[in-house]
Amino acid sequence: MIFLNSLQNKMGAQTELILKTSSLSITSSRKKILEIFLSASTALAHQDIEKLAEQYDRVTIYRTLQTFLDRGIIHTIPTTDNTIKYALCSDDCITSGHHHDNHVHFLCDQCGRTLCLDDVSIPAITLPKGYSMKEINMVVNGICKTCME
Amino acid sequence: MIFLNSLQNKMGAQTELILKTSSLSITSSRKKILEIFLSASTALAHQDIEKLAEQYDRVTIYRTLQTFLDRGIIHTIPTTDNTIKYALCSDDCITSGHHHDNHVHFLCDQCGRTLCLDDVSIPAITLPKGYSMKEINMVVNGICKTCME
DNA sequence: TATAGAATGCAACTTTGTTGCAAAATACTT
DNA sequence: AAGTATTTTGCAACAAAGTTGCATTCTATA
Repeated sequence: MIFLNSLQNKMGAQTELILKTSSLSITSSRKKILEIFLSASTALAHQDIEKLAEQYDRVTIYRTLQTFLDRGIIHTIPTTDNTIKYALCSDDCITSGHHHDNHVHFLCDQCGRTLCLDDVSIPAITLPKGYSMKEINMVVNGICKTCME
Repeated sequence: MIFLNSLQNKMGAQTELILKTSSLSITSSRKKILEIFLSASTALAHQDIEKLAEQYDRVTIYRTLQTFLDRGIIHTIPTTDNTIKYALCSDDCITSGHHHDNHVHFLCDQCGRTLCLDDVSIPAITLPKGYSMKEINMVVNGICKTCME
C-alpha cells in the first residue's frame, strides 16, 4: 500500500512536471489523462481514454487532447482504418519544442492495437522537385508479436 | 458539343469497363462516382464526393465506396488529420486482384489536397522479430508544388 | 486569501456513419 | 423482347462522434 502510494506519487510528480514544462495549469483531468498515456503500452483512441477517465466529461477529454496536441505533448498517428489514435511524444520531442517523431507505427489487424516501433526509424525519401516536406509518417499493418504467438 | 459527347462516352465506356472487370452491376451512381475519381487529380473525402454527386443519397455513396474498396477499385489513404481519403487504384492494382499501392502519399498543409506521388515508392524496412507485415503506408505532410509557386 | 483568468460540465446541436426495409433498377433466362 | 430473380437504391430512423456557448468551478498569483 505504501509502495503503491509511492508509485502514484511518482507518476503524479511526472504528470505535473509535464504540465508545468508546457506552462499548462495543473488540473485533475489533465493529470488523469497523462497518467493514462504514461501507463499505456499502445496508442489510444479517444474512446479508450473516455472509458479510462469516465469521471470526466466527454467534452473535457476532447479539449484536453486538443491542448496536448497543440503543446506537442501527444501526437496523432495516421491509421489505415482511419480512427484517430494518440500517443505520448518522446521526451526530446517535448523538450525540443517542435514535433519530430521519427519511428514507424504498427497497427495490429488482429488485436487492433497501435504500437510505436521505437527501434525502427523511418527511412529517408526524395520528393519530386517543388515539394517541401514538413512531417513524415510510416504505418505498417499486420500481426503483432503478441498475436503471432 | 459533339466533341463533348464523345469525351463523355469515352469516360462512360471506361467506367463501365471497370465495373464489368470487377463483376459489378452497372448503375448510374457507380458510374458517376467512378467518373468523379477519374477526373479528380487528388484523393477525395467522402464529403467531396457527396458534393459532386449530390443527386445520390448519402447512404448510396457510403455503400458504393465500400463496394469499391472491397473490389480493390479504390483505396484509402491514412492522413495525419485523420480524415478518410479515397483514391483510384492504379491499373495493375485493379487487374492483379489484390491491393498493392506502393507509392508515397503527400498531404498539402496549405491547400489540403492529398496527392499520390506515383514516382516515389515506399522504401523497405525491417520489422522487429515476431512481427508480420501485410500493408505499408507512407504519408508526407508539407507544401505541394502548386502552393510553393 | 481574494481575485482574475482558465478549465470544466452541461445542454443543445451538427456532422458522420449505420441498419432495416420497401421500391426501383439491373441482369439473366427463355 | 418480356418476365422474373437478384441486386441496388432511397428513405427513415437511429447511433456515434465531434462542436459550441455559457454558467459554474477551479487554479494560479499577487
